[in-house]
Amino acid sequence: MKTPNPARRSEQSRQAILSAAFDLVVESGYAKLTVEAIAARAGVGKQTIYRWWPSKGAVFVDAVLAVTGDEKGHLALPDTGDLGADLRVVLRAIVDEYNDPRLDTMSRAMTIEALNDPGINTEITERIMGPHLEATRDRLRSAQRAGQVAEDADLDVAVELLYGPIYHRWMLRTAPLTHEYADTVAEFALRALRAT
Amino acid sequence: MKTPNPARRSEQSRQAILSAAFDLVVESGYAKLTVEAIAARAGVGKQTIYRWWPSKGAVFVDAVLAVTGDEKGHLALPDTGDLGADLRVVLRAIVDEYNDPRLDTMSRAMTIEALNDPGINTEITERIMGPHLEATRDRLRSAQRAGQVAEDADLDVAVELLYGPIYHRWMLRTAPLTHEYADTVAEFALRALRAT
DNA sequence: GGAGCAAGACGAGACGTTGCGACTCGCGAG
DNA sequence: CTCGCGAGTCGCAACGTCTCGTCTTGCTCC
Repeated sequence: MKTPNPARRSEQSRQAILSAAFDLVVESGYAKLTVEAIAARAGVGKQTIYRWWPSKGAVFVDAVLAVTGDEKGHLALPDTGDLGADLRVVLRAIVDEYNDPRLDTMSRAMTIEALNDPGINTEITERIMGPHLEATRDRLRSAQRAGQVAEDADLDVAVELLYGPIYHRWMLRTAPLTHEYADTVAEFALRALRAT
Repeated sequence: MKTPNPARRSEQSRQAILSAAFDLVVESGYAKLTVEAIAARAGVGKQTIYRWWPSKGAVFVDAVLAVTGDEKGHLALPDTGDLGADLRVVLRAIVDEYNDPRLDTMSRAMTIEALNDPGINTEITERIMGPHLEATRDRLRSAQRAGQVAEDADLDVAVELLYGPIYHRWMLRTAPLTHEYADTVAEFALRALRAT
């Protein structure tokens, strides 16, 4: 069967598979994640995995989304009116996340998967990164209206100006990610974006 | 033997292995790179590879270094006195590199390997990225002396401000990398860095 | 100083192991 | 009675170890 009937799908098995996949990555790293291990841990036949997911990476992405992604509510950045303060809060939070070994492991695994498979790449960027980037763009647009950001500033690039440096340092491990660093990046971005 | 005698190592085999590894990645992508394929292509026994390299990734990194890395001469950025123009030239060149399918493939492969193996990560960042980042820092320091960049600007972060956004967009494929984009990033960075 | 020999790196490939992904079984729920 | 399920088997590909016989290298002994 190319198309099994989703109505008959076992929700229990689905969740067991996703949480098994997630736990295995956290415990042993993504390199050691195998379909057979997921099936064994979840108490599930391998075929049940192959029936519903096209690849190991897809299972993993869904697992991450199931844990982190209650993306129903449109997320938004804080908007106190002080753009600098708001950005510092957000960048510091991101730095903290990347410093959490669990999230670090997950993020590197996702990045690898995104690099390997363009399909998963779009999946990740759209469903995980996308909303966050969009929320940031919204906050910048608000600042633009308030006259804190130049009228003609390209907000897509502005977002990358905020997250790019942090991403860069995280990926390459060229230096530790500290709150001070987050503040410096925020400061630079503010200078680059401010009107006039 | 834990430590084979390097003096007796076959230089011919070494080069055959490296160029075989490089060619295979270019032709079929990193995912399909196998030790057996390298050995077959190079006309070499598998053991000869396992004797001298700890992993497939290490072979690959060496292969890249052998091709790109005549890093003897200390490389430097153009310094015409016009920081903005120089940065635009450099960022446009980088954008062009990432748009070359061959280099794109190689870079993604390296990134994957760096994410998987911290040892290879430092290898790559130090031997490949390092000199480039350092050259950029040098150029910015020169601009700092010329009063085009604020005295107290953190140049390590400044470098990331330049490359981070491009890296971010390249990795996530959120939008195409164009010359116009390179110019915008350079413009933002200039605004962020300039004195007063 | 040249002949002979042992060490060891080499090419080739067999071997057991692991994981993939397709497949086959009853079983049991809808 | 249909069809998704857990369980497990199968062939395949690649890994990393190993064992061959070959060839190169450097040392020894006459």
